[in-house]
Amino acid sequence: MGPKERKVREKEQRRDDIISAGEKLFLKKGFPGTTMDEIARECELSKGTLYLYFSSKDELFFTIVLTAMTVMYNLMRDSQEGLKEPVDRIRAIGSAYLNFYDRHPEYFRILSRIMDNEFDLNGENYEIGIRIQQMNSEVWRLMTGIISDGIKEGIFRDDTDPAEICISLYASASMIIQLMDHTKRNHGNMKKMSSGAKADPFADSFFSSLDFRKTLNSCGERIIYSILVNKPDLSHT
Amino acid sequence: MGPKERKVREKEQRRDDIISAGEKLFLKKGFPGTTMDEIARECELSKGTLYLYFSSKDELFFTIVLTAMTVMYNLMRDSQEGLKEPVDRIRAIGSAYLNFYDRHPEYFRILSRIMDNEFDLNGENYEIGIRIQQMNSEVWRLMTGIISDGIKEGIFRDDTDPAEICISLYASASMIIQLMDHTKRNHGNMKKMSSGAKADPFADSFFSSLDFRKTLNSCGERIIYSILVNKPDLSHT
DNA sequence: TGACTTTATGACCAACAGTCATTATACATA
DNA sequence: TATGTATAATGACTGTTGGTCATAAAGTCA
Repeated sequence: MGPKERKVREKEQRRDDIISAGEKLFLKKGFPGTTMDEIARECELSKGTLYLYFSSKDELFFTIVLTAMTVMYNLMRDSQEGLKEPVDRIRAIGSAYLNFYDRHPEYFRILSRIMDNEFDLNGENYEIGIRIQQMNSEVWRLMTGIISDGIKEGIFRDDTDPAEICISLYASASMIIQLMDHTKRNHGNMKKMSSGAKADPFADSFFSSLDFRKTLNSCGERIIYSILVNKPDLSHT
Repeated sequence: MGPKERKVREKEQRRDDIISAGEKLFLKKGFPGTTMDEIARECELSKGTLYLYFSSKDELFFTIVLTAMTVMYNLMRDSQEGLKEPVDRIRAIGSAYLNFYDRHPEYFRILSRIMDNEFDLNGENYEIGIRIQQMNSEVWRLMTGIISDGIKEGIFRDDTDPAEICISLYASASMIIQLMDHTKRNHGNMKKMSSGAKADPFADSFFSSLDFRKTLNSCGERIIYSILVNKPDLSHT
């Protein structure tokens, strides 16, 4: 491999260095809390160089969003390996989603956050925005595909809409895990802060005594057995 | 009423003026897209004066978040008037939520956004944060109360957890309306932009052909009839 | 009127995203 | 090796913005 290839590799290495530094800081300090100067210092490059590889702070951030979404998708896709029964496959998606939160809580958090469209994704950011949306569609395709298969096989009721069920499942799981995460972080803070007067007001104390993991499981089982499967099995507790 | 009272009223008037100006701009241009100088110009006060009434841009924004949440809560609460049957009451909550979106889409959008905890709510912002959380708890209390009543009356199954059902209902409705909103806004943009190349990448095109209002209704009915009511009525189409 | 309190102002500051003229490096050719 | 050229890196600089504060204005009371 000649010097041409080495240069390409070096450029890719630089890019990866910037992404790594950005990810480390964005995940720790959030988007507004991280400055481009800090990222430049972290990866030992000048700020100007950052802008040779990324057109804006937004674009760098969205590159990490894409990574997060890809990690989630891969966990979900891999969870299907060797499974045939639609019920098992849906359960596996749920487990993979919780697994994603347990292994990458920071990724989970930024994905919960990008629904808001506070970011301007025009011009330079267009490319990465499209890729994020494509990955997002892959996630939905994976989920709706399982439901469609189940309906075709006659295991799920044919009067259910796969999109509707998927939205309901994903939205419910997402909110339960978010509530769990907020509550957990809030309790952590309460311990740290002696006064206890500075809790995160968005950590919903209304559900603070809820067993979130049990609720998540129960919620999924209910939707599967009460709504999805053809002959509702009323005997499940 | 003496000059003391007049002064108090004038101060409240100033405060309301600032809130009105802030609301107008925040709802139109978003939080990062709005500057304190603009708000000051809009309400014909100096920037310094704004900081006599609000400790930070965040606090002013959260004041508007509280308004939005209160409007939503009031619509939900008022929808209960004259209703007795738990099933009707749950349906009314869903209708009120959709009504909230139809009448105040900008309020709906900022409420969808505050789940993210990108904001620092320490120090000065503590007071307003607490009030937002209290209002949030009121919403949950209203919803879980209906389910609990239904269970007590024997209309809903007693092996359901009110919290779990409410989270599922609210999360599902919230996501369906958000997808509808994104899709609608995106189509609006597509028309405006001749090139069509600058669509919002987070507007999920995967669901662009979905009839969101029908889905929202169907989703609620399914959860109510398949999960909640004591003897599942399988005859509903 | 004059002393004193409350309210309002906008020039100012620090922090930040993003730019660009300048410098450094790599490479090709003689 | 010397020289020209293309590419990559730099950091001082700019414009914008959230937030501050010394000063000024307005209101109040004796």
